[in-house]
Amino acid sequence: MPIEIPDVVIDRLPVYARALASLDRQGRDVVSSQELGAQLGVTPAQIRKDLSYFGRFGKQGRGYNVKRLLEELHQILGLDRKWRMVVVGVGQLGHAVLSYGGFAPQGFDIVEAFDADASVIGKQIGDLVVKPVAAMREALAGQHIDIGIVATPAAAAQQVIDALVESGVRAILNYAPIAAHVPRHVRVKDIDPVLSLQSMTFYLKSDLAHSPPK
Amino acid sequence: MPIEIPDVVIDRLPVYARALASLDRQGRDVVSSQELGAQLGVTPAQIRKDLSYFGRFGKQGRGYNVKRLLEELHQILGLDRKWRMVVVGVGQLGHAVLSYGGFAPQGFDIVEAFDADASVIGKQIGDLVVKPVAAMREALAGQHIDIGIVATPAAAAQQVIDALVESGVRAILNYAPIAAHVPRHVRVKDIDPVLSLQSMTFYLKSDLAHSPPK
DNA sequence: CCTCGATTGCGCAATTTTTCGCAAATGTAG
DNA sequence: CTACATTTGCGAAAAATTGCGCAATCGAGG
Repeated sequence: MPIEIPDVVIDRLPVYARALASLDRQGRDVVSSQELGAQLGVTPAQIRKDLSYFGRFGKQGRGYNVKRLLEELHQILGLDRKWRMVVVGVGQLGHAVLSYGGFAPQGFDIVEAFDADASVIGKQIGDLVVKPVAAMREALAGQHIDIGIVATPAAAAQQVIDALVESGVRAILNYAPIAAHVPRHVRVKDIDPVLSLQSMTFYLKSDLAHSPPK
Repeated sequence: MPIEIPDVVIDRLPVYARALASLDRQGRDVVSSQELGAQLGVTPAQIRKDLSYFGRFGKQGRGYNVKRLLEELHQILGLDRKWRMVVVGVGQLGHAVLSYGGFAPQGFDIVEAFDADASVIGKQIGDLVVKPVAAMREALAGQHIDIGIVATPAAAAQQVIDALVESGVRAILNYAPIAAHVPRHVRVKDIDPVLSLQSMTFYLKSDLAHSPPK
């Protein structure tokens, strides 16, 4: 009965939400799928179809009320509450993740940090103290953690992911360059700039060099 | 005549290449689409179909020669040569990008870094000195840059991207939370952990809390 | 109250992507 | 040399996703 909503649709909703938030800050009250689409580089039809999975939010002849739609999307995506995350791996990358200011304002709170290396264990970063990854199970036993961020070397990543899953984490943001194995009830999103670069080079390579933009 | 190759296929090739590189390091000589698929979580049929866009690399009854296929993929993707990149924006994030050790070994060299902030201009990072973004056009005028990495605040990003494009860059790795506007001959890949998190929460939200893994 | 330009929601068609199924080929073992 | 267990490559079917077309609706302006 509750028709299946495609993953691709879910992936686009946060993009819409971000654009709407920006419009809202600019004081815009309404926006059409046409205009939103032009701004985001997607077709108006796609936006309307995507939204139609969840309800009827627009008004014919007018478009969408920015505040209203933004709120709906937040609710749909579960962005109307806080999410608790832990970071595993506090090297260069993990450090950057921990100091990144973009998570907290969106309701994503990092509440623990773990590492295997004695030289960073005990170190204070922001208001967290890095704990030994060996003691992760115990440290997480009492609390509810929604999301695990994996920023370890590739060799350690699968092991860490297994431990996170056993600790009840149901979503993983994986910065390690591996294809993670997880049970079906766990979501994984990979962040891998190298893969992104490596697919773009395919197109660069085949472009005839230096052709001036038309 | 040269049938169009879907973007999704190109996006998967680097994943295959990485898995093959790993198998090669482990000393494996051949691998079947079955095994490779199991390792990566994709169907064997998909791997075979993807590869079939580019040629016939396997042997019936045996599978694929690991070294051979890896080399072919490198050639297809243009990974058999160096790519020159610049970083714009040397804040927390840009700094992490500059110090990240994962680009160079794959042939992605960062050859310039720019920022708008006087407090970082002139600073030395690795063997680069941060130059003023205002002088980017001149600095890039002589050289050929393949890829621009944008790690500026959102407000500056589009402007920076325009400048990169005018300087001849044909691919952009965009860390800024905006939907970039570029001419059709320019490729963009976005890296945005917040969007990834925001789509995962949709599934977390609707999961009934604490259901034990089956 | 009527007309008009704009815009949604949605059924349906078109397109894209994935999966299936199997003939042909390969290597091994007897 | 034959039988057999594998596994590829690829055409064709199936599934997923996107885009089209248009009736219904809305608000503005007479």
